[in-house]
Formats: sequence, structure tokens, C-alpha cells
Amino acid sequence: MDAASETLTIGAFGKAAGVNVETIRFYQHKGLLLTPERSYGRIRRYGSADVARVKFVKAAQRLGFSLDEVGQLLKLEDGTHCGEAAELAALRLADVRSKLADLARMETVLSTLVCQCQAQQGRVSCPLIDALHEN
Amino acid sequence: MDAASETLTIGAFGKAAGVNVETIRFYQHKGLLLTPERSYGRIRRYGSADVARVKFVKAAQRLGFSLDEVGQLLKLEDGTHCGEAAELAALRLADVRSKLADLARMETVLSTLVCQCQAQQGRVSCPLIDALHEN
DNA sequence: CTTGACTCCGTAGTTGACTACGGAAGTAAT
DNA sequence: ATTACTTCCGTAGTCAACTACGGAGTCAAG
Repeated sequence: MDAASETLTIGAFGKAAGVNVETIRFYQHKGLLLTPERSYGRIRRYGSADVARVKFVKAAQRLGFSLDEVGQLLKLEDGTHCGEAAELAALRLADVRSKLADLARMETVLSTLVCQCQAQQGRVSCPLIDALHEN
Repeated sequence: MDAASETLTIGAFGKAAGVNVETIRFYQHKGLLLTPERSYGRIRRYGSADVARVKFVKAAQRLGFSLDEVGQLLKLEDGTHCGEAAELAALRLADVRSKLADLARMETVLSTLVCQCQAQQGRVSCPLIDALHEN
């Protein structure tokens, strides 16, 4: 938080946060990360708050949030807007569930067809190709 | 199959197959669809085999296959290479299952957090934000 | 035979989350 | 002070599957 603790070069920052330097610059450009000043023409320095912020972003991504959504979440980072945060999470959850349903359908069809194909040894037609044809 | 049945303009073809004209051209460019000749400088004509082919592509996409994979499948379209087709499907299935596992994990975490946030009414911190902060 | 719609074709833009490149300037080590 | 590595910064490229654009040619209706 205090400037004295801003000791990391961007390379060290990236390493500490587990991302590439380019990713950091990309996040800065997207407004997810502040770009610290270059005091007296020196290179920029980063601190542990910055590392925590990137880790927050990565944690949110693992839950399926897009970077734009993460931007919204970062605005609620002080924890005093739980309702709004929960709303974002509920939207994400709905999307996750819809994708889950899609994938479950695919899984059902594919596993059935793979089974049928394995039982098909030596016969003329292919259950998978047939299924795709009868659309 | 016979040229006499190639009566559709690209617009009618698109409508019959349920895709945009641009999509047809895109598929042609990708090698998923043949581009019929322009006899005597006339416009190209398409037939029901073309429509069936596009529907095959769309059916495969609904199972999660990429267009490149669909290209492989189309080469096996005669149904005499069931083993190879099944192999492609098995790879797809593995990928679908891995994505399914990812989404299931997200679903678990998100639904838990949404619940906790709803139970949090009026208290100081936000379970969702907290969870993102603790890595 | 003109008008308006459609086709042709190549190129460029879209979305999301980066990744790569390249020249100039800052920095660390010897 | 020289060398070698970073950093800085902007622009461009990547992937997938399209979607959009624009000018020239073709076609069908009236």
C-alpha cells in the first residue's frame, strides 16, 4: 500500500503473480491494473497489492468470469457491495449451468455413439457418421 | 448427385441449409464444401447433396467438433472407416468430459458462494470477494 | 431494356485473451 | 564504461468461426 513497498520490476511482478509481462501490460491497458508512475524517469515499480490484484483476476477467471466481469468485481473489491457481487456471480452461475447442460448433452450422445462404433466391428455402416447424416 | 439436380442459387442453398451465404463461402474456402463450376459464365448452382453436407457440418458442430475435425469426419463420410471416426469421437468425448469437469467445479463453487452471499445480508464482508482474495 | 435484386470474390473486421515484435531507453554487473 | 539484460511502448499477430463490405458481373421481372 505504501510506496516504499513498491519494489518489484515488472518482470519480478509477473513471476510473483504467475503471469507474463505482456499479460500485465494487457491488464493495465484494459483498466484492470493501475500503471504506477515512473519517478524521475526510472522504470515502474510494483508491490504486493498489485500481485494480489492479479491473483484476484486469475481466481475470478477460474470461476469463468470474463475480464470485463472481473473489472466489475474489482470495483466491488472492498466487500461492501455483496449484493451486487452476488448478482454478477448469479449471472455467471446461470451461464455455467447452461454450458454444463450443453456439454452434458454432447457427452451423452458422444459416449453412446463411441460405444455403438466399438460394437460395430466389421459391419458396413458407421453409427457416428449415420447419426450426423440424419442430423 | 447428378448435375441436373443442381438448381439452387447460393441464396436458396443457404436458406435450405439454415446458414448465411457468407458461411457457405467460408466453408468452401476451408475446403469443407466444393465450389461448383460456373458453366458458361453463369452463376454457380447447388443441389441437395450440398445442403446435406452443410447439415452434416452443423450436426457435428452441435457435438462439439471443430470445423477442422468436421473436415476429417467428412473424409470418412462413406461410413467405411468407422474405427477412425470413432477415434475422433473418442478424442472429442475426452475433451467434452474435461470441460464438463471444469464447469462442474465452477458450478459447485459459484452456487455455494451465491448462497453464502444471500445469507450475508447486512454483514460487513462479502463471501465471494473474500474467496477471490484468498487466492 | 431497364431496374432492382442477387451473385461473385477478395479482403478486412469481430470477439476474447492474450502473445509476439522491435527499437529505444533504463539498469545491473563486471 | 562496456556489455548484456530489462523495461518501455505501441502496434500487429494468433485462434475460431464467422460477419461485413464493396465494386463488378449476372439474372429475372416488367
